[in-house]
Amino acid sequence: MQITKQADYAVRAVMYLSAHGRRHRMATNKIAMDQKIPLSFLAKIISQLSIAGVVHTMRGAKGGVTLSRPASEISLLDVVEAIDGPITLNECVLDASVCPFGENCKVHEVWCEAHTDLMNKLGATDFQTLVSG
Amino acid sequence: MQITKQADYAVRAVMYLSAHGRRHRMATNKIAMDQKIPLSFLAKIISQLSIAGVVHTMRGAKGGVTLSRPASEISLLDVVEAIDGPITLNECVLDASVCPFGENCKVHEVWCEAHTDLMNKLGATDFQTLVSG
DNA sequence: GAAATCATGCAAATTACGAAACAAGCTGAT
DNA sequence: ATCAGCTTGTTTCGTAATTTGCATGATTTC
Repeated sequence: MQITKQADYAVRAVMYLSAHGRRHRMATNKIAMDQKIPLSFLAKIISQLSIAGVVHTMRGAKGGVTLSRPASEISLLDVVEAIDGPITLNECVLDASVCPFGENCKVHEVWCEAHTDLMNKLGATDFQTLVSG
Repeated sequence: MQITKQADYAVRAVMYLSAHGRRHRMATNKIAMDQKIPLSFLAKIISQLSIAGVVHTMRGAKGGVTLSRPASEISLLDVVEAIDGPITLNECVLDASVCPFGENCKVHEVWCEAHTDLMNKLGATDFQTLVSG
């Protein structure tokens, strides 16, 4: 019942980018050094964030990573789900058919409610607020 | 970011016990059959619940499993934490020292808040309500 | 001692984590 | 243009931890 370290790293990387302004290109190894993230691991994470459309990467000399939209429009949920996939407290939240009891299950409701609360919380937290507030 | 299947099984097992009354001794294999849980896996889960003080087990013929207190005094949180250990959305929630940035981290606050919300939600849900409501 | 039942140790499968090697793309100097 | 050097993207691999499940052992009642 935890987010993975990858997701934690991703959050920190996006925080770092947010703190340095949207237009500023940052090299991955700089982020890695500053945030104490294994470089080769971060490369993979950045790549996933890029696929998810959270950051924009440019290869080559003078290349680097930038946010693909303003920090105020990127939520914690965006970043975590880009890396870990959909957040689900229990399997049945996303797909009730995996449970032999399906919807006829009182606990199912509780999981769904807690899930919604958590999504709302993370979805409401944007990186602009995180770095400035 | 999910509870384990063990925890899910544990919840279902406690639900079953709650539905059948506190004094009624149930054999593990009956629970396993009814709730579609691998028998030998359930045995280990029951054992952990016993150590955590949620259920009381008795060996031997005519042995079985009973709730160790009324269903109304057992929360979802009790059962999940008995199996999966403390719920933590991120490592730093329980131990800020694992993070090189410690408390000076805006995200830390968010994790802690979300964590508290989740704990409250699960802690407020008791099994009496689950089986009767 | 036999049957029923929980307890515990062992093995397979999955996932997380990190490292390394290689490929590809951009820039700027020559 | 071409080449050299910098930077990300992709793939592969190995290790370690966790999860899941099974088989066997230990304990109690009759």
